Order: sequence, then C-alpha cells, then structure tokens
Amino acid sequence: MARAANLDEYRRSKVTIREIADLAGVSIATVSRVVNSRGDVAPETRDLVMRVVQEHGYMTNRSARALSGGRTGHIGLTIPLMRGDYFAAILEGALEAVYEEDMRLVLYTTLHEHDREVSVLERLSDGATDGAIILLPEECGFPFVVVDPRIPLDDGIPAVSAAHRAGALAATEHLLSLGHRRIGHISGPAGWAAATERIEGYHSALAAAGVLPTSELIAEGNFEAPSGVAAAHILLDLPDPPTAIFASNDNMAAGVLQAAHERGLTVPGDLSVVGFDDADLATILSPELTTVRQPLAELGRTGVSLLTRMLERQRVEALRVELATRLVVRESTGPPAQR
Amino acid sequence: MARAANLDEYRRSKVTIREIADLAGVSIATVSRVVNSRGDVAPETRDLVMRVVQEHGYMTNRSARALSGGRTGHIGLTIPLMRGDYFAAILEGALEAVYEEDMRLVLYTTLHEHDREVSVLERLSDGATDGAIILLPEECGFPFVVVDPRIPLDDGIPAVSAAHRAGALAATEHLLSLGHRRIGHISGPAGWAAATERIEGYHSALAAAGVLPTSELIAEGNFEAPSGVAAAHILLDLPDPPTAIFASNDNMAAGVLQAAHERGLTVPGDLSVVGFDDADLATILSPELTTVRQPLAELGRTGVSLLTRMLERQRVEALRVELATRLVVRESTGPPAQR
DNA sequence: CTGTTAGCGCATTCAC
DNA sequence: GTGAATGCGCTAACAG
Repeated sequence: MARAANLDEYRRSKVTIREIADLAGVSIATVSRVVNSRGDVAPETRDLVMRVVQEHGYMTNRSARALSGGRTGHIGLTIPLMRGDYFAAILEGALEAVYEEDMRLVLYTTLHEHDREVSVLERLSDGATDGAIILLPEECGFPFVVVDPRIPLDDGIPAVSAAHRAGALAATEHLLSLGHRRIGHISGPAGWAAATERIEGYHSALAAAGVLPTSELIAEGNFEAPSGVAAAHILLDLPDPPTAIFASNDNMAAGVLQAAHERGLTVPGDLSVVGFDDADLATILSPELTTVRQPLAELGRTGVSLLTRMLERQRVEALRVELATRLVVRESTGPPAQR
Repeated sequence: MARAANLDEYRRSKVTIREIADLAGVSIATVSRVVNSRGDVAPETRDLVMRVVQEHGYMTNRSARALSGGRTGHIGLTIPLMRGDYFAAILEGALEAVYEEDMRLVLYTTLHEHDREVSVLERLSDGATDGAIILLPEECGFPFVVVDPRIPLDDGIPAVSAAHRAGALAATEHLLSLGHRRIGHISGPAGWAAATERIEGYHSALAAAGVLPTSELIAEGNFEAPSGVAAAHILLDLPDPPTAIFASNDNMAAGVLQAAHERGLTVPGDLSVVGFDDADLATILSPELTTVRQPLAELGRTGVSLLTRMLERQRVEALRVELATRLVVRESTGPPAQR
C-alpha cells in the first residue's frame, strides 16, 4: 500500500463503521459489538463482519469513540525534564504498561518551571486525556497519581515512590562495614522528599553504628553532576576530610569521581563513593559505581496501573505504594586507606 | 478547588459549550467563535462570553473538536528506546515544538523489535493522532516525517537528519592535525545510515591527509558502551595499535575510556578518543570527551515543524533537511605520545 | 441475538 | 453580527 499522495486522499480513505455495516449487510451496532469483542453476537455474523473489517482495513475512530464513550484511552504523563536516564527509566516503565493496556501516553514536560507546570496542568484537563501520571504534585480536579513525589504529599493523594530511607541506610551501612567512619554525604536540594529521606537513612545508619553525625560532612547539591564536583571539593577540603562520600544520586556521584580525578585521588583507593539510582550512567563510569538501585521502570509501570485501576473503578482511592530499593556493590567502594 | 471525590463527579463537573452559551445568553456558535478567536464577533459579546468562560473554567473538549474538525491536535512520535540521553534530546526538542504549537505528543516505543514496530505503526493510523514523527522508516498511508533515519530513505519521504559525514570528517581531521596517523574507528552497526556516513567522513579525512585507511583499524560496535570497550580492546591489541580512536558515538567512546582505564592507559596521554553526539554523558566523563555535537533537540523540533507544515498545507511535500554538526574539543584528545 | 434510536460536544454551513 | 440546524463516527440503552 503506497503512501497517500496528499492528506485529503488519506482522510477520505478512512473507512467508517457505517460503510462496514452496509458492506456486511448488518447494522452499525452489530459492527460495534464485533469490533469491541462483545459476547452477544452470533458466530457467523461475527466472522462475516470480521472479514469485511479486515478486507477494508477498518479501524475505529478514536475521537468518535472518545466522545461517545467518555474515555479517550489517553493518559497524560508530566515529567520535569527529559535529559538523564533517570526520568527516561520511569517513562520507559510507564510506556510499557500503557502499551500493554492498549492505551496511549501523552507526554508533557514542565522543565521545572512554575508557569509551565501550571499550563501543563491546565492542558491536562482539556479532555485530551483520561487521567495523568504526574511527576509534580498539585491539587486539581482531575484523576492522577503522583510518581516519585518531590515534596511530601497530603494523605489521600495516590502516589508511588521508592524506599529512599532504606536505600540510604543500606548504602551508609555498606560504607560503615568497610571500616569508614568519616563518611560525607552530598544531599539533594533541601525540601525534596527524596533528598530528606535519604539524609534520614544516612543519619540512622551512622547513629546505629555509634558514629556522631557532623553537619560539616553534609554538602547540598542539586542532583546534577557539576554540583557533585563542587560539593566533593568542599568536603575534601575539610581539615579532616571524609574517606567515603555517599552522594544522593548517580549524577552527583559522577561529579565526585570527576573531582577525585582532578585531585589525583584514586577511587576506591583514596576515596570510596556511593551513588543512588543505579542509572545507566553507573556502569558507564570507571570505576563502575556502587549505588542504590531504584526500581525506576517499575515506578512508571506501577503509576500507570494505579491510574488505570482508578479509572476503571470510577472512583479515586487513596493508595500509597512504596517500592523497594537495593544496594548494588560495584567498584567504587573499598576499605579506607591506612593512615 | 479541591480534588473531586470520585470520577463521576469529576466528569459531571466539566462545563460544555452549551452551558456557557445559555449562561451568556448567546448561541453555541457564538461561544465557539469566541473561544476560537474568530474575528466576526462584536467586542461586547466577546467580552461577555469570555467572562462567563473564565468564571466557569470552560475548556473546549478535545475529543469533540477532533471528531467535528477532523484533527486531533495530537501528533505521534515513535522512538526506538528511551534510555540514553540521545533519544531523550530529540524528544525534548520535539516536545518543545509541540508545546509551542499547542499540540500534544503521543509517545510510542518500538524497542527495536519488529513486531513492536508494526503494531505501533498500526496504532498510529487509528485516528488518535494527526501525523507522526518516526524514528524508523516504513511506508504507510499516513502523514509522517522521519527523524534521524536509520537506513537510507526513498526520495519523497520527508526526513531530517544531521550532517554525519561532515562531522566525522571534522573529528578525524582534528586527530590528524594533532599528529595522529594510526587512527582507529569504532563504527556503528553495518547498514545504519548514520554509521555508514560517519565511516565515509573518516575515510575522506584520512584520504585527504594521504593516510591509507586500513580495515583492521575499523571495529564494529552497536552504539552501546559495552561494545565500545570490546572494540577498543580489539584495536589496542593490534600489533601496531592506534594512538587515537574515533568512536561513532559517545556511549562507545565511554567504553573506550573504560577499556583504557582497565589497561592503565591515560587519556589523552597514551590514547586520544573522540566521540559523536555530544550527549550529556560527554561532560560527565573524566576526562571530558572531545566529540561531534549533533543538534539533537533541533532534530526533534525540526521534525515537528516539518510535520505541522505538511498537515496545514494539506499535502505531503518531499522535504529533506540536514542539520549541521560541529566538533567540540575537550580533554580527551591531544598529540600522540612520542615513540 | 440484532436493529433502532439517541445523544456525546463541537464546528460549520447557512439564513436572518 | 448572530442563531438554528446539521453532521462528525461511534457507543449505549432500548425494543424487538
């Protein structure tokens, strides 16, 4: 089948349910039943209709179905930004789930800009989508579930997130068990739920090991690599510098590696570093990063299934899901150097 | 405005054009004219309607508009896979353009699987979208433009791609000008247009400098990092190993860095490496990668504008766009070591 | 089991 | 300038 020479031709070429009905000598309703695989159709009628449908390549018009049925089959997904494998991984999971449910994913980016967030939220309620997966929380009269919430959410808002605290705890314990006592932490931006919970995990591990947390050992970053190198330099410039650094994500851990490289420090010989996320980046770096794996794709996938469940049951349930994280030990951690 | 307690309530809460018309004491047609900013409306009527619209938060229902107007305002975008900043960058550009045109982007992944590609193509023509940006070329009766074609395309298929040949030429010339004569190349998969053109650029630069290309200096990879380390080892195991390696993308260049690291080779001291893409990865690595910048976001953006132009003119034009690439010199290249 | 009948919400002729 | 009427393609009662 060659490409249509122009759009008009393409549009005209679309077969409607009425034409199929006429061709098959049945009513529109019957065709509808067949294509929606309803049970109450005689086998022979079904076969007949199916044949005509096949022959003419009929596909039901989604717009019409949406208008009539009240559901578009689209779900929206807002994401702060595309770059970095972090969000891509979540998106990938969501796409997978959406594909399996024969729905479509309408993508929006907010770029972390407030204006943009507002306008995206507005667009979300224009009927183009049935619901949304949101990577930023806002109140709005629209069915949605928040994935990986940036800030603490009201109860009653469905959300799926990862076990940040437990992951950070495991990461710090790992360092502790290796013999480290001066363990620096590069945190995410203050106010972000994930960043806060990871600090908490770091603190509890320290406390459990009887190590006194010092605020000078915590430097704040913004989840981007450059902030990681800056923070690493601050930490390493300390009179009594850390022998290990736990960064709140892999990007910043990459920054730590870069800073170490600049100072001629070997990893893990002179400095151990642990990341968080287990993004693709973690295994691309040398040495490969010891990090905490977040089930990113699962996050996206779970978000979709939560949403579709809400959509089907016709009512919003307050559901909270927390997915487990786990430490992945690779090459960037080892015992501290002897003094 | 609090969240609707359940979906039914949410759905009922949507205001229709008819209600606005009644409230404003005008006809449906008038409201339609106003919200679509048609000229032929009296200023006072316009203001009145606008006020009512604002007050009730009316938004025109996209499904109804799509059914009535024959255009959904959605455009599809198929992408092989989400991971890696490469496709993300293209997607980002496309999203930007789509946002500006007040359209929506429906995302599909093919995972490079043939079955998946076919089913995605089918879904594309179900009326959910007006047209598509495709990262894989197939003939189908549907308006689309191919971005970054994987294989050579028939004339007559609108496409936008980057200047692979020129970029590879610049990269190789750079190495040559530094004094390198044994320059290895890690290519992309055979048959991919981008890979082939980059090899051609590499060859012409060599030829222009009077250096005889040797096939042993070309190793094939698959654009992923592990294939880069494998290929690098092959090249470096040569009796007369290269002093510089030009990898066909940044992922594989990262693999080369990793291989060098494993062998205790310093970059660029013992080995120079050049990548291609200038993905985010390039500046996260240490040393930062000298690479050829592809205008990834521009690729996506241009794809969208090409498509919308096609959609508006109501006919398919055969347009071919090639966007310029440019060499970005960073830390991973330098003169060859003295023998 | 199957056909008939109503809309779904909107854009768009046309008259006025 | 404005309103009434028509249809986009389909699903969902209902009736037979």
